[in-house]
Amino acid sequence: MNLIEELRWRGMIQDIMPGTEEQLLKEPTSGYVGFDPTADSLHIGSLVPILLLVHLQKAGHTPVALVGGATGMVGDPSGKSAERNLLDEATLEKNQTGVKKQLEKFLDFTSKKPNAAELVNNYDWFKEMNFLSFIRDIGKHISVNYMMSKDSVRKRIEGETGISFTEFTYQLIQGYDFYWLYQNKNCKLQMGGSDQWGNITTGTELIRRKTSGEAFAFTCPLITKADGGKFGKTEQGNVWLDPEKTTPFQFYQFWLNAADADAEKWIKIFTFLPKTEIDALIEEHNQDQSKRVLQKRLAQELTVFVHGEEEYAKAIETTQKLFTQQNASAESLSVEDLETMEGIVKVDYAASNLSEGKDVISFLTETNIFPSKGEARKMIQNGGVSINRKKVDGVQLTVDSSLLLHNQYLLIQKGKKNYYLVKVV
RNA sequence: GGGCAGGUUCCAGAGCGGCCAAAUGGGGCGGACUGUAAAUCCGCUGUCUUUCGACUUCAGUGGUUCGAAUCCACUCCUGCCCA
Repeated sequence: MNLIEELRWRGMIQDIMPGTEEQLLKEPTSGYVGFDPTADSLHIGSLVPILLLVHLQKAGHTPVALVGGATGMVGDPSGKSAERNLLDEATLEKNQTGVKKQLEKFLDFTSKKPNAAELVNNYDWFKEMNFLSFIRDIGKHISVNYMMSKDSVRKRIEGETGISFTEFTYQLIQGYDFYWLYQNKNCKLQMGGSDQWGNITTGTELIRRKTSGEAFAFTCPLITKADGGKFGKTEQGNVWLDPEKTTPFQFYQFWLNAADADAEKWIKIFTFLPKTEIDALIEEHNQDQSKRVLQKRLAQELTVFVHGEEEYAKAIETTQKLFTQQNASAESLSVEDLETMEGIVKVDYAASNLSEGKDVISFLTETNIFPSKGEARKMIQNGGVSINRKKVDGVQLTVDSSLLLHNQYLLIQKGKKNYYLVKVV
């Protein structure tokens, strides 16, 4: 299978410009993907574009990762129903550094190979750009009619929020990126999520009109969930690649919880496992879906890819203790078990608070496990809180030192999957 | 600059002087069932309070009224049309 054939099989190609496959077969080609520095970490939504770059590099082409220092200042209207808030420069700078650091983990920037990955920041060529030269040299080549026909723009014009000139211009900025990379880095390919198609084609159009050159592009489908929910969100919010924001355990859990209907699609997209192996896994999975063969493998591959073997092992261990041996009493967990479990929220609580006993409600709010007493009360009444794996059956419960595990710990569960370890100090 | 329509709780969207912490739907959270799924069913979804209830909220500010999300004035913001 050539690169495009493989990506097609994996379900990673949504739109593709004619001639792209031929170009990639003809010669080693540079291709780029842009990343938005809207946060100081990438989240798993960015994983697919990252993987596209990795695939590209594996096939002998040169991946270029672009951090959107300039575009981040403008705001992409694609997929947004409302105008964005602009980030200030300090935040942007911090975000760029964070994003850059993460990309370096996944792509090979250092090797002496001719196709070592490259990292660029479009702020570098935009900071010198002045408004007049931009509208003369770039704006002149693209008609407003063309820009308005883009889906992302049209929706906003037809919608009820409107669009600012700033966001309207976004596609030109991104288009110029492609043009600049084409001219300066001989970059002939752009990839991205399918929501980027409009912006990408503005780029190829600009290249064509300004240089008569030919540039190529393809996009990957946006990842969806079978239940219609937003991909990459959990109760805790976004699933980030930064272990400080989303612990490896939570990261592992996210993939493990993939629905059956999604697992088959996702394992093709998110792992590098060869077709034969994936086919075998799917077959095994279908024999007994409750074993979740696909989910486990998916979670394993990704946790190792993003966080490494060691963190994966820890995530598995915590999973075992928290879920597999769910019936084991909390008392059977050793101090070490409790202390080393990754991914559960740890809270310190002053021993003096418990000396006289404490009603559960106050206890749960004082430890910040619940933001308000009302919420804590409702959750208990719904049977959603456990202490040391025993369901709290009423709000009248008093928490005192007799409940402590190893004289020091309390294991609190909020719902089924949210664990807190309260350490009394 | 002129005219019109709007700004309601996470979102959409009702309410148009007291019965409004505000319908309904979505989302979110929890429970039952299960495979730490899906589907389904049930509960919760402003803060405080065991209950009664109290308090803060319907763009902002001021006013009318015993009483305002609802009426009036001004301000800000958005969309549409005209210039």
